[in-house]
Amino acid sequence: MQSHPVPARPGRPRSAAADAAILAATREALVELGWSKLTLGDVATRAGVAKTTLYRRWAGKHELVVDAVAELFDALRLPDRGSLAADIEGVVLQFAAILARPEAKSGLMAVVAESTRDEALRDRIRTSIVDRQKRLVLEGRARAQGRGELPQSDPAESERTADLIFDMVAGAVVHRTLVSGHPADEEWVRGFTQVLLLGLAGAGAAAAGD
Amino acid sequence: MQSHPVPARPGRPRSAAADAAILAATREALVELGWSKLTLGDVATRAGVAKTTLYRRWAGKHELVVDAVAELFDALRLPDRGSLAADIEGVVLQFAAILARPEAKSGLMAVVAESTRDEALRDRIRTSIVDRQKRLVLEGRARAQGRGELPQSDPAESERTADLIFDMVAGAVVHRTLVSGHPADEEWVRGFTQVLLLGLAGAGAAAAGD
DNA sequence: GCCATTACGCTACGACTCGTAGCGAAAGCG
DNA sequence: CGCTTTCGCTACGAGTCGTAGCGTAATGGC
Repeated sequence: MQSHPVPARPGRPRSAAADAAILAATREALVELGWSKLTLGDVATRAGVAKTTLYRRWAGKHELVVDAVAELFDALRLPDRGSLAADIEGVVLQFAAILARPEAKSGLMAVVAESTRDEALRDRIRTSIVDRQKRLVLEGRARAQGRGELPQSDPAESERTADLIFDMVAGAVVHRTLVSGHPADEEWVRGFTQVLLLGLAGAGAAAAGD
Repeated sequence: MQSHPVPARPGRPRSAAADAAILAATREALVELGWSKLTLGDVATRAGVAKTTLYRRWAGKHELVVDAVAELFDALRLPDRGSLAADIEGVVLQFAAILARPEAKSGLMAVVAESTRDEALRDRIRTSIVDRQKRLVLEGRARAQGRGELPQSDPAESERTADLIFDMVAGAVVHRTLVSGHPADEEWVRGFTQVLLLGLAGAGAAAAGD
């Protein structure tokens, strides 16, 4: 995350095992205590390191939790189920499964809330989580365009549409899971995917017709 | 919010002016300090009341901020612009404008994050904010069905679709504003509305054809 | 092998916030 | 006028924060 590959600086190197232990302990504490009751002292104890070690690597609670949560989303894979609808349903279900985990729920929304007043934190979230997963939208769309399920898009228009898709997918799942409080199960995902795809296909056709 | 209409109990009644002052002071503190640095002692000072007065009415930071933020969303109105697309664009733009305000951003996401571990807080959010605004979806759809812009929906299906629409609208705007960090301006809202409407119309037609 | 440099664990600390208790005074209601 | 409840104020223990200081451990350069 923030470790340089070969800094080649003198002195004792930082323990990579400590990094992993701290991040794992952070997720464990998020599950048991939630965001507001999570303290850095407690995380340090769980990880078996001193509190000062933790402060040498992360500036505070916010940055630590971003890194701890970001690792959860690296498990996302774009499945190849043969049709765009099935592919989207698959990845949305994976996303929903991750968001259903308590360490993701309580941690992610809290750092997003804090990022509204902290430019550096917002960049860290975008770099570590959002932009890294936007690949799924790009791959999925490219594959679907190859199949002819979606119209070829103007490269200039492409970027904007990808952002719109990402906002709609991530936003709807997050809102369903966290605000409405209902599970994003297969039935819901199927309905959502249908609306999204029909809308995108229609919008693409309308744009082509202009 | 939590005040009984006519409790008719003896003794000195609670000051309604204090309630209003506290909620206004809470929003002011959210703007200046954000969620994490907001303290109840500071809010009490701003409102010109004692800290103990504040604790007699709200159990803690979470409940107070929910009530303070909920008032912001009461300004939402469903415009009548003649077409469903224009109506939706209007209400989404209003929603985006409220979410762009710093007191809404930092406060809302923080209490949502906390609500993942607090059942009572989740209910309070749903009652005070979410369910109260769901009326916009219901009114808007009923009006559009009267115009013939949307197919008549099976009453059993109706509830589920309303939830889906609400999750998609609120989720996308929140994600756009808070996570992606770009404004939900007219151009974005137009594109989003187009995808949503074409998707809903298509899904309705597909359901009718089954 | 020695030394400069950095990381680590531990303890202790002041500053701050939390939420509550206790008090006397004020404001309604019958 | 009494009863009841609220209000402002002060004070308090408990808990967390982030940092400083110290001795020790682990590297790389000479």
